[in-house]
Amino acid sequence: MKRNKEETKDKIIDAVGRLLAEGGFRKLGVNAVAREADVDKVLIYRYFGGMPELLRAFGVSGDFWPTFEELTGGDLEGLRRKPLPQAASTVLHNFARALRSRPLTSEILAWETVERNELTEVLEKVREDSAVRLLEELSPVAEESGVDIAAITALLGAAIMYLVVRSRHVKVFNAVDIGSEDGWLRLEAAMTAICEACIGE
Amino acid sequence: MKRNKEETKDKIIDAVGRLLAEGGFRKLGVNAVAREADVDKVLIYRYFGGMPELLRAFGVSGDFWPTFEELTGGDLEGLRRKPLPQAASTVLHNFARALRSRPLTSEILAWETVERNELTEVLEKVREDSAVRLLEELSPVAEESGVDIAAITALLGAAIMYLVVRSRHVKVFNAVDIGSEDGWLRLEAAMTAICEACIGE
DNA sequence: AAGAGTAGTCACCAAAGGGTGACATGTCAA
DNA sequence: TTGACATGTCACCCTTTGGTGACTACTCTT
Repeated sequence: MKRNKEETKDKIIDAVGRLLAEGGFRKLGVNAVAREADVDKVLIYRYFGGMPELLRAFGVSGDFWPTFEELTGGDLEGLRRKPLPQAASTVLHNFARALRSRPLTSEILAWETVERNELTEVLEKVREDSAVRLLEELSPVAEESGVDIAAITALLGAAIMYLVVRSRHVKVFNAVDIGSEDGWLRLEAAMTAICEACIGE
Repeated sequence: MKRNKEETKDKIIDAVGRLLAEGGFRKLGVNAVAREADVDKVLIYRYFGGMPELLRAFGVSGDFWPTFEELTGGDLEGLRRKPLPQAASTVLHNFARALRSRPLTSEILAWETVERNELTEVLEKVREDSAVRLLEELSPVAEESGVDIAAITALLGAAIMYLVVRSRHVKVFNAVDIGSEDGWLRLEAAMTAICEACIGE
């Protein structure tokens, strides 16, 4: 048997990702990970300390949350020049697409509603930072326009998260086909309509 | 020991509710329920068949989903007379309040995102019926007004579910305090604004 | 009052989970 | 080449879980 600590650690972390992707958190445990990684479970304790720490290591090992660039479309200046409604709407579209392209993130998001653990904490932290930065960069404008921008974007952001999570198992929600591109186009259009009608002032 | 089958069955079902309320689904199992109900677990198999069937029995034993009356405020006619935006907004407010007053439902809703089981199926069925009926009763109007009412209400409904579920563990979302009445008033106001600005035509 | 059938008890099983101590073997420096 | 240490293996432990067979004892009918 070849021996290589770092390689083994990677094998273990990869196994976490695979298990998470295919079966969610329920099947995740020391034994299962060891089996999947084809590694003795004692190594998980030796290298990481235990399951919580392994989860944390997994959490920082991948890009589970959309980057700032991804949300802004990589063009912050261009976005700033747009009227706020369009800018907001663009960010929301990007957000939805970014989440939909990250099955592992959906899984974590789902689990987050049920139980908090080291992994969900990592994700939560990254997310908060991202949200705060976005708000700061993008809406120094319009604090006193009478519309509660935070509340509106909270609603739309929450909706996106829920629908992405839900679409993993169920394909229709309130007569909208959240399992298809078409359905999401409808949702994007609705978000745009809401932004333009409500955020403008 | 007094002997009474029906009473024992009730004790078991009550235990499910208590376990669910305090610890969610993770702690739910034959052994745990038997322990909590202070009953031998073999009775669970004898009386219900097993955990899935017990969950189903639990599911039909309580009012886990807002009734039609609760959503409409008990006054369908009055609601029908209102303009659609106001009506929609009222229903959404009622929906949010109804969910928030049902901790067990939040728990089931949360679990639903992670795994489907007999309980979530029961809830899902009731919910579908409710949603369909609402749509039929309330918006025979305005099919071709250019706005995608289904998409908009899908977004707002999804947002409510997510925020209710999330507020069990985390108290702030996107700078909105979803743990307090005030926060929810802000959200309700935002929903009203959205309905009035977007559904009107 | 007696017996039948049911409600409840007890003891057990196999499987799976988390966790650990002791051993074997590969790797690398002296 | 020889050790020393780090890497990997193996064999256990205990607890919990789902699930079942066999027994006891209550209740109700006749």
